[in-house]
Amino acid sequence: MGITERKERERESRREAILDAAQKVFFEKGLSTATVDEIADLAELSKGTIYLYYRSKEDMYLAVILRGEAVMRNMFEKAISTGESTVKLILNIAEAYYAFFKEQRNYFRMFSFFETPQFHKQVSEEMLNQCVAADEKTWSIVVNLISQGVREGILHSHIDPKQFGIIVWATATGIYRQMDTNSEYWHKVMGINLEETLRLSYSLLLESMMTDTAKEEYKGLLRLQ
Amino acid sequence: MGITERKERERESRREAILDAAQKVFFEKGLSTATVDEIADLAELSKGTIYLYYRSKEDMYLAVILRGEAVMRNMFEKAISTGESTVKLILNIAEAYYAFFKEQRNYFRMFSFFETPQFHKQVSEEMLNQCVAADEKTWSIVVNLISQGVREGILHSHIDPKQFGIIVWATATGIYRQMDTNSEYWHKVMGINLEETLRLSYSLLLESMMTDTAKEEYKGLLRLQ
DNA sequence: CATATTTAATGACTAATGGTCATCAAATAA
DNA sequence: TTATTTGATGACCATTAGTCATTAAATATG
Repeated sequence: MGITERKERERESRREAILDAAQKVFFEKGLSTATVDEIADLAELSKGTIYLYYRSKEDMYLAVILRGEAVMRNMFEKAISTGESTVKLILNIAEAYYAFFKEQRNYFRMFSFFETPQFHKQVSEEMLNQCVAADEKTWSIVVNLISQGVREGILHSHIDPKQFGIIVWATATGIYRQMDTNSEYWHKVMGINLEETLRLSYSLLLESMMTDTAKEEYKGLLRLQ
Repeated sequence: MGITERKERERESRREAILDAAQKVFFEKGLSTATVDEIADLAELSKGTIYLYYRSKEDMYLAVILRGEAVMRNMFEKAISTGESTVKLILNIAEAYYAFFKEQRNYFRMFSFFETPQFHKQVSEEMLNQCVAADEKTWSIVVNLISQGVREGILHSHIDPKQFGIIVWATATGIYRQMDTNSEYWHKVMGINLEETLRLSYSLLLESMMTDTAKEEYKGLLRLQ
């Protein structure tokens, strides 16, 4: 009796089709100005049907965020799958996050939105947990890499990989956010090139994380000032 | 003919009274779930009147943000008005930003909201410019302080005060945001105390910014690891 | 003081929109 | 062939941002 299985597949693919439409609309309009009617139109379904597959507009938004997290994680996994040295992998993953920011701007923006207590209140716990789990997976990639660096003596052993991960992440994200929202302001009014700021912050962080022997060994790779 | 002046004053105080109500409602409910009707009720005015004073709900939200910026700036100005050494003033201002985060959480949350391109689109240019101007004032306090540190030989002369300002700001804000949204997660699941992370990031940044002589001189003040 | 004019405030109204539910149609089971 | 379950629909409801004709009060004018 493969009927239930077929139906389950059909249900899943419809869910995805709805999410395709939702993603397109959210990318164009953002959460508050996107309308469920427009999503339904684009998906060529009635509004009622949308609500058979998702509890609310906010839940759909989170489902799209979940996709973005998968995209980012794939980029990260690719970045560390090259079999290179740990220092190079750290640089790769930093580059991958920057590439994600540049190439997947829409997802990046949705992430910022997600990071507010207000939004958490408007969303089903179920979806929220899924997102947290996805976040955790990506996060563990970063922390494992730092831990590996510590084990190999490349990074100072007194550092806590998790704490350094948070700091690096917070710094990069904060600078990206400025790039996204106020790049023109920083450039035209303040004469600041934020890419330079980003490079500087990487230098500082690597400088404070890496052991002297590793710095010496990877000098060429790092081009530290 | 003091009538126009009196009327102007009355108009201004009504604007403030409306904003008092708006602030209360926004603090409680956030932008999307707050209603203009509720603001009007609380202000004991009709909804129509509200719209004689503010163009939109979003503009009111920005006006409250503007208040928050003033509060923060006052805290900063107080922090650097003690006539202490520049190193101490830098520590004071870092403390002031943390105090703002802890004591004025509602404003802090609104700030995050403000920092999205989506929101910028929904708001009058007039209000936006006011906010940018307010931001700039606060920003210049920080940058001036760093510049002063460079002039006095306390901070490395090769650093660009603006770029360092951005990095410090981005790091602190990113960590605060984690504290606000995911503190429990970091603590219970990851065993991370974000206050420690914050201290660590300050250490790193000061370590990389300060000259060796200054570090020696202000050892006691800094308690660098 | 009486009347005309300007200004401020109102709240009923509109349009938009998130979400629901009785109804229908198609697939599946009996 | 008929009964039952499942899936989809769109008219409908409630809420809410924003408008505007109307009213009331304040001010200016004669």
